[in-house]
Amino acid sequence: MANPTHMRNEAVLDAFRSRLQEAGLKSTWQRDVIARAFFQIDKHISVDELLAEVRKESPRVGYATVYRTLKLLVEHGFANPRHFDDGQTRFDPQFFKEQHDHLICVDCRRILEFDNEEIVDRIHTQAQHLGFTVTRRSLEIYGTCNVADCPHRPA
Amino acid sequence: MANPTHMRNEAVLDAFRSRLQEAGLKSTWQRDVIARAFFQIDKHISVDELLAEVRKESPRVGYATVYRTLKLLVEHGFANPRHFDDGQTRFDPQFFKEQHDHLICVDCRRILEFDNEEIVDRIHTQAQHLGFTVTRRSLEIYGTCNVADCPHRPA
DNA sequence: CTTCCTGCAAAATGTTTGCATTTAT
DNA sequence: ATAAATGCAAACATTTTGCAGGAAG
Repeated sequence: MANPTHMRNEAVLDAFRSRLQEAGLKSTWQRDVIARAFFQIDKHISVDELLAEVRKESPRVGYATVYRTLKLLVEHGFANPRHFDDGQTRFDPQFFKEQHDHLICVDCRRILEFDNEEIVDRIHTQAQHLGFTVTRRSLEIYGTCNVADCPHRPA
Repeated sequence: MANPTHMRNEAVLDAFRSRLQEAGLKSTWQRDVIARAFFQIDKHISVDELLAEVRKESPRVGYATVYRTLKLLVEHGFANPRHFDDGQTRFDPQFFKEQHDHLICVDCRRILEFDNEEIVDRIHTQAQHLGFTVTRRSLEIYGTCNVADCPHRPA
């Protein structure tokens, strides 16, 4: 499977391993399995979902390890935590530089992703204006769809 | 205390009560006390903090009532839930139309508020472009301060 | 061989729910 | 009179932690 996506994933994985070494932390097969599964999925994933994914291949991995590894990934900039007001924290991978934002339908809870350079630029400008350097952002727009295909649209 | 802030607060309170009546729900002194305290404080408040505030005046209010009332306030557009990645949900009042966003220092967890019309406009444009009408937004910028007064700045 | 990591279970935290009683309409 | 809201405690869901054994550097 030497497709581009796979190569990108291995590249971030390498970057993650390097980062661990830099920080005096250890590379373990668990961290590898978890991080690989995480980058593979490439969508807002909950801890439960990630654990399930990981256990398909390695049933002996404990959920505390998944929590701890996700925390590591977040701390080192490889994952972003998200809150979509449904009670659980979700995470998505942060590939080099790439970031996106979300629009959530309050009726059907469908989640759309978007990428708006203008907004991002202005966010950075605003932060700079307040004397800050942005490390990450969390932008969620909640709304109702105007088109007629929202399954949970009230009458 | 017939100052402008107080008048504004009583006005939203009235609006809230009307909304309850419209929805066939009841006005209780507990809801009044909780909502009044909530609008009074006017900052990202956690459930615990609000409960403490409420109990200064009315020690017999249960925390389930605070949760339920906050939920009501959110559902009817009088409060916005916020997640600053510190484990608890915070809420701030939504006075007529006014909304703001946040910048959080990842070092010292200081929270700055800002209001950037350009960003807000573009958020609405983006949502419209995807066929949505915005009901609310959640924008948090995480960053590190460039000035030297951040108490938790690492060396 | 030392330090860090894992896995499990227990604990802590934050939020929701069931139910008997009280209150608003 | 009826429907809804309260307060308490218990249930629940999610995340964190303590610790003994195991693996990595």
